[in-house]
Amino acid sequence: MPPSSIAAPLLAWYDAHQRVLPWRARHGTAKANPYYVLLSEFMLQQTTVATVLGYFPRFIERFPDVNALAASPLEDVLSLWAGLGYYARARNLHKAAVAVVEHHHGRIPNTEALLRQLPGVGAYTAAAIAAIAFDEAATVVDSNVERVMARLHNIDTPLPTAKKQLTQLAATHTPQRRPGCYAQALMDLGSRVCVSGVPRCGVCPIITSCAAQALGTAATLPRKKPKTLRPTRHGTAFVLFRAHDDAVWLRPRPASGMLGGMLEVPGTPWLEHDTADMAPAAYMPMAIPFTPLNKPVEHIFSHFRAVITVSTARTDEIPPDAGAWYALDTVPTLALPTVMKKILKRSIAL
DNA sequence: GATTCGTGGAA
DNA sequence: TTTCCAAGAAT
Repeated sequence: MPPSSIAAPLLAWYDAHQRVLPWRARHGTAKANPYYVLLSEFMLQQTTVATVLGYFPRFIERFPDVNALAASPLEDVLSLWAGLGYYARARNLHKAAVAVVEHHHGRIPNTEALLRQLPGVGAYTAAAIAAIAFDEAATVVDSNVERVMARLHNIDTPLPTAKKQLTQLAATHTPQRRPGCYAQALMDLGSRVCVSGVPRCGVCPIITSCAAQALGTAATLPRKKPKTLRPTRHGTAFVLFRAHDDAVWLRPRPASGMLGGMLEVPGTPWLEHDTADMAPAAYMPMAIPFTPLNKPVEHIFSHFRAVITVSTARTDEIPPDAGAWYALDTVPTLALPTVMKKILKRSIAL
């Protein structure tokens, strides 16, 4: 059976079962808004559709087009991105918008090669935007496609080693007709039918082409190299409330690196050893005592677990620290990562 | 090729 | 509870 034989049944399945999503073109001939496609693809990097659905509408309301996004301060973008994670995506999204305005007359580049040059746009995202927004016959390879190809061709090589081979296989299936719908169909299939773990082969539209199904290996594929386990880092956060109005002291993090450009509660560095007994004086030298909370805040990041001891104080003294006072009722609108919101919430629940 | 980048939901 | 995972990119 020729490779191209999966395109027709996949497209038919997609026409019948595709999800309605705010960044997608409506069923039929209407084209997707390239800016919506670009924005959604940035958000969907390593993030579920369900999560993105809570952020995308607010973004297009605040930044209706790429010009609005480019013209806005990065801080506004980070504020709307807060809680979505992987904040380099937000910084790159803003850079990409500026590049589109400055170098492409405010129009999203319409080829995979040009898209690939934008900040934050890698091989997958360039192919996805080219295919979905401009119907270029680009081959998208995300983790869904990797899984579908590994099963379709019964590829036993563990990821990420198998990535190049899976990409080559995927390219052999990409059709010239409706490549945008095909790309989304393949990813929809991976996320709803050919799911990780035990796949739903009973409702798969391309089951007759699947080598792993025939061999009974589908549930074991794709294989992956084992991951290194997550270490624990310890730190202390100092939550300062202004005595007369309960405003809280926050400071900006460095523009790059982890949580780059976001706001934070001041505190110690996060180290591999316990810092619960470290004197606040070294990091927050003030003439008032801090009250440590009983239970630390725990938070799981992508590559380590943080255990943060929280210490609070009330004062009208100006802290000897970069930063500013923020009214508590503005916290939901600030560029605060989830761990910092957790720390504040714990401090207030006294 | 290996690491660094968040978060929330499901298994 | 712990682990895995999700429309990955940059270094």
